[in-house]
Amino acid sequence: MKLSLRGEYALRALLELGLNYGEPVVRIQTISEHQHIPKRFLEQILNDLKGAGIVKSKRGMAGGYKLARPPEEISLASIVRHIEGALAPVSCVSERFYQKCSCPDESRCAIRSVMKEVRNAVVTIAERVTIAELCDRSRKLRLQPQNPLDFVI
Amino acid sequence: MKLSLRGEYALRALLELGLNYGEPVVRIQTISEHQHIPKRFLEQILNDLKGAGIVKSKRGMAGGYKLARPPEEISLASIVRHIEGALAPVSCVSERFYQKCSCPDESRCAIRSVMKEVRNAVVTIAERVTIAELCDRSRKLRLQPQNPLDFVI
DNA sequence: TTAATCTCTAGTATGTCAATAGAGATAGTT
DNA sequence: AACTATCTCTATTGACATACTAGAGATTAA
Repeated sequence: MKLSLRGEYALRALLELGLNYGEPVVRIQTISEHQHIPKRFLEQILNDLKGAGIVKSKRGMAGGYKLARPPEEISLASIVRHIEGALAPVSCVSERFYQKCSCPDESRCAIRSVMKEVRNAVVTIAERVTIAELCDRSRKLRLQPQNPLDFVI
Repeated sequence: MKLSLRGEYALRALLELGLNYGEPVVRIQTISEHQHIPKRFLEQILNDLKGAGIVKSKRGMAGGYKLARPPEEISLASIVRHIEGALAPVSCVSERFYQKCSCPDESRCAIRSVMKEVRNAVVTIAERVTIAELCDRSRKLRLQPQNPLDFVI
């Protein structure tokens, strides 16, 4: 798994929508400001997530975005898979984005066997963590003191 | 971690050099044929790995490449870091390729905390697995019967 | 001297990334 | 009905990366 800025922005926006779950909608403008994401770019991303059925939108004056499902039901894996594609480090070990590679014998490829381990490790985490979990963590982190290292010059 | 073709080729070539550790050298031509890697492209990659001190070369008639160090001392992590850069899914959780991200408060970012877990999982595997380990696996896999699923149409 | 190798630099076609831009559709408010 | 703040859709752009390809040169065993 490797996130592009697009993917990072998507996660940050969805976390914000998660923290506001229950509200009618959140405006793009608001997310853009809170998260320092270019507004026009964020429009595209949210529209894309809508196509994936992850968020819903409301148009017009009191418009905005909200999660299409409860935060507990949206996994990190499903988000990243939609934005970035495979979670696996190479496509020959991906379940949903499988592509044959050029190695002489895939079924006996030692590299592939290691890559499978990497894939499994990543998928395990990404499937388990949901938007709800992110919100929990976010609320807990907010209460904690700032890391003292951050004040060192 | 996400491998480009370049990275995949590098690993396949190094595995081949590992399996021939002890031989004087292996020719690019040979690796290129065994592994189905475009020869001119492979030249670049091996030359690059030489710059990183991972392989050594010999020029001229009986020339070719060999590992610069014993296979046990070359980790997958060091190879991938040289070819692809960070193992981490986002650069704000990378140890060696750290870059600040645009989120409002990095030290309390919930996404970052999950990404750290992903990074640690990947790094643990990539640091532990060496070329020697790849060679072991390769030899073992060679003895095993082919996966029956591979014969299904 | 020859020929098979590695070396180095450069070029190129294609695609991806991270935006930016403009015009349009929608729906509350007045 | 007009206004206006929102989302929607398509297109474009510049920079960069990827995956090669090409040519000329250096090295060395035979």
